[in-house]
Amino acid sequence: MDMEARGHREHPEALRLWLRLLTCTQLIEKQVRGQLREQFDTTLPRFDLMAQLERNPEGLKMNELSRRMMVTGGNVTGITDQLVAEGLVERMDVEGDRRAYRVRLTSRGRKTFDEMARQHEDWIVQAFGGLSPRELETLHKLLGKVKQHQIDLNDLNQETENA
Amino acid sequence: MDMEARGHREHPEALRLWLRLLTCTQLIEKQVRGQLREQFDTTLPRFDLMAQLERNPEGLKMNELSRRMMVTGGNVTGITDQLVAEGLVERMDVEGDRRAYRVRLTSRGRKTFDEMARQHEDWIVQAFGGLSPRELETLHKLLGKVKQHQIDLNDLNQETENA
DNA sequence: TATTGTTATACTCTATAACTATA
DNA sequence: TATAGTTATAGAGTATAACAATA
Repeated sequence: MDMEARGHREHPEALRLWLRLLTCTQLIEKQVRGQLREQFDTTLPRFDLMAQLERNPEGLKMNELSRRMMVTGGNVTGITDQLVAEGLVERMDVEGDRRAYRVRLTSRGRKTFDEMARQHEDWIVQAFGGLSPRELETLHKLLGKVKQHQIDLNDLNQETENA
Repeated sequence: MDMEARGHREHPEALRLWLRLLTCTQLIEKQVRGQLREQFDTTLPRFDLMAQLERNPEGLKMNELSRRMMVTGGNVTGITDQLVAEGLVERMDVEGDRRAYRVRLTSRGRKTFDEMARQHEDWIVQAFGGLSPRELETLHKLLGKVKQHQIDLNDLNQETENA
């Protein structure tokens, strides 16, 4: 249960933080994956894809999904194929570009997702039940800084690569 | 890059926090995995296993590794086999129990791990470079609460299962 | 030529369950 | 019977690269 027994040395604070971040995420993620599987016979990437579409009712192109889900294109094709086969999403033509699709939820997909999202929210609220609203807000803010810094680093690296 | 476009509804704070936590972890983890692969031709679970052993020079039994790494036993066997084949760890007999081993780093393994750990620490320090020492500490504390709450929930569930 | 999306492939990681050997 | 560890298997998840169609 304790994978924080890893780091040491000169900047132990950052390492300790990283290992704890990893542990927290893994604990919650493992629980969510299990529940999604048990209760809805689905997976986190599939739930993730549907969640992206739920926020974009007009649909998203494959490459937009790929970027938002942070996985490569081939995987999005695979997940989309599964969801299409189950009638939860559909591929719509994009007028003006016959290479591309817009993927969007079917009405059945929307209904199914709503049920899952309601449960999912309960699990998450419970997972963070140990924090006060104030602590929750602080955590969110600090992680926002981490995220932005990470994005900045990525941008820097890409500039270096393209130079 | 933005998978936070998922949650909504009644307790959006917890959901937003969860999605941000997931994003941060994935961004950093992806970077660490890539670097481990590029620079040391190894993987995160292998690094993890070696890190556990580095903290326990006298070695750990397979089931102890399994628990600490939060994966099932079969996987530990597989990863250990790889590391043994490369001469980085070794299986030592446990006196008094012929079923069990203690796995520990070889001296070559220790040397290899030290190099990796030094680099790894640099990556992590850089990843959290956007935070002040104070913010780092706050984040660590709050995540500690999340972790403990998660462990408490797990314990509760296990009691229920065994009842 | 570049872009959109698909296909094919391979590899890592994981869990489950059946198994062997020892306690 | 219970425990330590292994083996076998299956599936999720991912990246890479070659490819077809269109821009």
